[in-house]
Amino acid sequence: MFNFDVLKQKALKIDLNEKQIQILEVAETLFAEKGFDGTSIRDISKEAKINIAMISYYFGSKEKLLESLIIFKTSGLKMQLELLLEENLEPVAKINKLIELYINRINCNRGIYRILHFELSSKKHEFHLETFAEIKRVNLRSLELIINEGQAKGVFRKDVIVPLITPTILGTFFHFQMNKPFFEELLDLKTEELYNNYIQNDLTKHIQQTIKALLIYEN
Amino acid sequence: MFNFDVLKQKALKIDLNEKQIQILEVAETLFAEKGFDGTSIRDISKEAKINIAMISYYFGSKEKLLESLIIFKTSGLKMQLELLLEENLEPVAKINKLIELYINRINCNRGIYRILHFELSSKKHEFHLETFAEIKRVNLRSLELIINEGQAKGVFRKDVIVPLITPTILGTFFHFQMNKPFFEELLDLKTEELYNNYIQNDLTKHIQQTIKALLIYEN
Amino acid sequence: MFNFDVLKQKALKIDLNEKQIQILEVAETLFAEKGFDGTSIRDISKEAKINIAMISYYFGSKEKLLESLIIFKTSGLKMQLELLLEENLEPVAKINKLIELYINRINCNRGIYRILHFELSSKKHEFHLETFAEIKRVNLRSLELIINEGQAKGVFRKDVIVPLITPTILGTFFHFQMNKPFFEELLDLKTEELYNNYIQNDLTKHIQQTIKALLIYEN
Amino acid sequence: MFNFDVLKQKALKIDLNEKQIQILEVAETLFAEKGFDGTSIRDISKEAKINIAMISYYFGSKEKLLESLIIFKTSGLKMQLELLLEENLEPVAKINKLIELYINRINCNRGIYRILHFELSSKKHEFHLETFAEIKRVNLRSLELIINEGQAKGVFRKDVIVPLITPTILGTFFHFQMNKPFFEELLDLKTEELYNNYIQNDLTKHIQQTIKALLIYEN
DNA sequence: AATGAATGAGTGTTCATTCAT
DNA sequence: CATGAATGAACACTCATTCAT
Repeated sequence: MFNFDVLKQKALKIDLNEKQIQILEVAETLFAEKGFDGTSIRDISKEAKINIAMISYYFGSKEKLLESLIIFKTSGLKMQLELLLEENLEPVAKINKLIELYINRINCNRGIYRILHFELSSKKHEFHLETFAEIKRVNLRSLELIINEGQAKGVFRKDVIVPLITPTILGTFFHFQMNKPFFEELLDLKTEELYNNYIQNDLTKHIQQTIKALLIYEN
Repeated sequence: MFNFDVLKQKALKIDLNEKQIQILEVAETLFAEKGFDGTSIRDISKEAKINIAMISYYFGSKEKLLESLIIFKTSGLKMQLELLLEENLEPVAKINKLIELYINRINCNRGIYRILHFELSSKKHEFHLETFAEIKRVNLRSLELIINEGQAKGVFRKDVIVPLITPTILGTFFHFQMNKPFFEELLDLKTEELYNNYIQNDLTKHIQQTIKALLIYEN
Repeated sequence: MFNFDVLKQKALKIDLNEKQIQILEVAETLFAEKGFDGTSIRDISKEAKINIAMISYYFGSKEKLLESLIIFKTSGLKMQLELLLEENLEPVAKINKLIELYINRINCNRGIYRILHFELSSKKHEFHLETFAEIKRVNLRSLELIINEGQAKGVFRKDVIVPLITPTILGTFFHFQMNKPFFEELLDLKTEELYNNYIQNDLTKHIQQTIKALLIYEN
Repeated sequence: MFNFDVLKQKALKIDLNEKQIQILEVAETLFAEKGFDGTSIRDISKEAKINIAMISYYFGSKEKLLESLIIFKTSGLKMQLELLLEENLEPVAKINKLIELYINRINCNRGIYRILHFELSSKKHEFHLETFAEIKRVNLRSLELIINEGQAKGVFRKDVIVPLITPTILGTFFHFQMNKPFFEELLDLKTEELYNNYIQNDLTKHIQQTIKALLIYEN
């Protein structure tokens, strides 16, 4: 089994105090709402009720704040993935649980995954992409292990292209999330609760069903 | 059959001269590369080699420039969808062609769909969302028509949630696109040509297969 | 005779409007008083009663403002030097006139020479030094021509190190200028007029006498 | 003979510990390289590997740090001047030795004299100028004593303006120093050693010769 | 119809200094 | 005695937009 040491090391290095965490939480919300470029450190400092200089002081720069945010928010993921991989479940159940885990995490850590998977691809910022790529690789490898297991058991097709599964899982979810106002109206999800329920029930099931069909159905 | 008049009217209203089109083309590229907030009208005016005031002059504001861009770039889509709907094809073939059409269009009009489907959801900008929602509705209805056709012919499952198909089609593609650097390395797509070929062959097939499986496979 | 084309070209390129000149004048005064780093563009904009953004707008940056200032203020010097070189004067008279010319110019263009000869040496700023070095070379060559003339006529010693003459001329003047408060008190120069008179009479004579003695006196 | 008590008192007041001296040394270097305004206390604290608050803590403020630095670095000068004045030398030899002493000191205490004689004149900072003026007066009186001695012996002209000698001595040296890059290239002084040798030999001789000529040569 | 000039508000960052511990 | 944490003010610069011509 591959190890998650790189991310562990990164995560352990961060020793965040209360105010730093508060800043990160606010930053996550605002980045989620308005994007990275659309959010100013003034917005963050105002919302977090801290001095504007604190952000540079604590994190060095706006971009490093984002990097810290991502490391902070993804540091638990590896643990959850490790646990899942060791669980004794049928392949389909495992995949379903993986999808559930992803959606849950992303739904909780509101905006961070959006930024992680989309905004960072922009040519504008020369982020230290390796940190982010590492997270993506960890995700991919976990998925690979599960699918290989399923293939070994003869449950899953053998000709599936694993790296394209993640785009389908995450892409479907993100696309739904990003078009929240559109779907809220279309599906008549008037309250935040209804909307979240829809994600956790209908959307999750849709994605699980999609991936299951893809992995099992032979043309 | 529903009509596309709303978009037609919008599109006809725009009578764009050469310079305006040039600006829109540049804007599309830059928005795609750096996002809406990450692109300044200075960047656009410089790249398009026009006076900076021209953008406000021609389009009114940066946000209205984006609106014009979207209307301009999506104005052909309805025609293509109309033609496709009228074609005499098997349901699966029709869906496959729809997917192909989407990917082709998005791949050509590089950044516009990214913005259309993602960046606009941001709370920061109060775009006149109706324009964009209209396009999404057009897309959805086209899909609905095709799927209903397939269901009527007994080819497709009846319990599928149509509004969630689009997120899967587009989401998968976008996620792949947004993580271009990651997949370039992972899949060893060294040149732009190899990358585009991969999209038009492997990725398109993956999405087609996914949707087909979802629509046909009964649990 | 060497040519001054490089500086001429530079100078001709600048087509400054009234406001730009006003900014340059203010900048010169403030740079002279408080140094380059000690002067903020806010100070300049306030004093010049123009919007702060104008400085970046007109000149690009604070450093480019300085470069423009130097080119602007030194653009007349070459003409004066050319004319002086062509005058039919005894060597000593020519040197004396050169010294007079320098002191006059520097005294009029108050701070620019201070910056040109001192502040720019700092390691902090990576100015495009070539522009400034060119001016220094022009100065040096003019002096060389005059001294060579005097040596040819047997008036001046032959073993003088020409490049060290400029430091003595300018250095003496600058040192006096920089210690203005000290000398004002010491020499009882209570008014600006008295101070300027002292420079144009006593100090100029002192420098002329010094250089003459150096060039003529044999140990 | 006048006394140096004022400076002595000032110097005795400072009881500097190791860290304070270390800070002063670093400050001198950085002030020399980047000027007073161009150097931040962050730069100093980083370079000296001490906490940033130490500077305010030890010296009170950035300006008081400079004052301490100047007092610290000039405290030895009066001793050397006293000794020189008491030496039994011919007037010319004494002047030459004075010049040598100046150049040596300034060359060793790299940036402090530059700041002392130039940057402090700035209107920006309201330094407690008296401290610095005192040093200048000490210098001037020493020079006066030597020149008066020479005049009494009939070696030096009687109509020389003593306060203008210092500007010539120091100004020449400073101007050379400040234009280091220019002269390095011009005189082909490729290494630091060559450059320093040039100062200690050629430049020193030039200044000595200049002052001697000025003091002796009758028009 | 088209644009150079101009602007007020805003950007991320760094400044010297203070203060509780 | 010494320092990490914290801050308000200032920094140079860029923003989208307006307006007179």
